[in-house]
Amino acid sequence: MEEVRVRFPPSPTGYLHIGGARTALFNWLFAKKHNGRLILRIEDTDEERSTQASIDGIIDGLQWLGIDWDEGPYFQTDFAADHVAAANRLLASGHAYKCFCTKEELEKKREAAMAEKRSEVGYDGTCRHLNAEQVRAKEAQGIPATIRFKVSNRPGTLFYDDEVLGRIERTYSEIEDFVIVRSNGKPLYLLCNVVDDIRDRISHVIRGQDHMTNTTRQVLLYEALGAKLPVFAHMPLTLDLQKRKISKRSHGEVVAVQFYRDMGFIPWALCNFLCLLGWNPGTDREFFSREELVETFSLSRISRVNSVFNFKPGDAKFFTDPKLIAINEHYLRTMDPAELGQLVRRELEAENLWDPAYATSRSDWYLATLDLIRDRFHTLKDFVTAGRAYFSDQYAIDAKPLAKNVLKQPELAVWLPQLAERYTVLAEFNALSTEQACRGLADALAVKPGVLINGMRTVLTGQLAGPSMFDIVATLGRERVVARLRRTADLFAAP
RNA sequence: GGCCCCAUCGUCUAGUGGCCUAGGACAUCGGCCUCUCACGCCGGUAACAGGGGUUCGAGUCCCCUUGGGGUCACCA
Repeated sequence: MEEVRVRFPPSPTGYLHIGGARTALFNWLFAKKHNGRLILRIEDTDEERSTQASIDGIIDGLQWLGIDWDEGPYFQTDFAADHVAAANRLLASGHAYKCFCTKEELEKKREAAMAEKRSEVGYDGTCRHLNAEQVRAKEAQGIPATIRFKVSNRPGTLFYDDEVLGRIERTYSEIEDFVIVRSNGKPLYLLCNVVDDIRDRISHVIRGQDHMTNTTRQVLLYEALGAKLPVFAHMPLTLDLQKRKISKRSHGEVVAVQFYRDMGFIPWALCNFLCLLGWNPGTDREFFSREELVETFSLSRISRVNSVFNFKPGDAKFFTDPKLIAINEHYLRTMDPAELGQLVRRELEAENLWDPAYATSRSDWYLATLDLIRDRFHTLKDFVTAGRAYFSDQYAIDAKPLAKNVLKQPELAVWLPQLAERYTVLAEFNALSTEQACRGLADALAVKPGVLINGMRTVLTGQLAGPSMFDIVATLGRERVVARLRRTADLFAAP
């Protein structure tokens, strides 16, 4: 195979959403798999809607996901001269013509056609047959003109072989003469995109099925420009539960890549989830490292069916697709502790809970603690919320465990400080010795150990649930445990 | 409406004519484990859109119907 060159060409008119991220991911995977190159090209020819904030957001999002590119970012507007030159070539070779119809006239015609449910809603070809004289006359009058591509009126069909869909055919007569240059002289997407792909020597165009009608027209452009066709691969779209195309406008934050970073997702977990949306390896395998996925990926296993992003607005537990949450949890529990340590470090830093010693003298303690508590967490955020008591003495006591495990048992205000005293005199302070001391006290008081254990869990961590109690005690250390247990009475004084 | 694409559990999907009594994952339900809650493990519920063909045999091939999606801009 010749050199593989693919591209991700977002238009900077909004934030990077998961559909776009998936397209970028598939291109990245394909490039890596074939030792090819991924080109990032910002298609900013829509001056009115393109923004710098969007460009920054897209780049940040890709970087966060770990999708790196080999060339670019190129900016489409920097190549305006290429696009204009191509349009002029098309004009000169008779593949395009000037059209003097106004936008308003065309809209009126189109609306009328739509209203009457006529099939021919496309351009009617008014200016297609203007002779040189007529064109000169119109120009002399100063009437602005767009440039339209002259679609061959030969009978039959045009086709291309899609890597995922197979042969796609369309009859020439169904394709209207489309505009390639605005009346203000600025070339349009259909043309720019092809000119850039030719210049960038793109070998494979991997994009959404929403581009399929563009592709048939662009095939015409490649032909007219005398360029070799790239291989096309149209990916299925991602829809919502109502089967509608997802967009930030109608779905809000959940479809923005940024959201997942803010919610504490592991970047690769999102990638892993996204790749499973519309692609599968043909085996039962669902978790892949980067290397494994690059190795396994292939265009031919991309699904032809649109997939649904299973998100139910208003569901607190499943604030995004449950499978994505499950995949994130899986990585949270199984990933290399040191790597997890880096991710959690950022969360701790953001909360001013990071102690530089965690990277040096207390590194063992830090990683062991993460390993102890990671099992019941869902996202990276949990380390600084539910897990806050492990890193700070300023932590909230949840109302539910407070009521259930502490307030119901007023004697704990005395018992827990008593336990603290027993802990002070322990020769060895570890999970075993603290458990023995605790059960010993329970015996002496003639209460079930659970009363003491659940009470101390609440006092020590503020949480209803958590790891095995005496592992927590050992992790927190004698000083913190004793201090916290001694203050138990304070909880009863609260308003 | 025209054209194009698509159609297996709630969701993501396996399935390329016999290995399908339709498999896996998530979700859900039940059980085990247990100081809590998880994790983990075990088990259950749950799908071939409908109708015609072709064939000894169809989830798999063909046709029709239905349904869904995309697109029809001087946006990208």
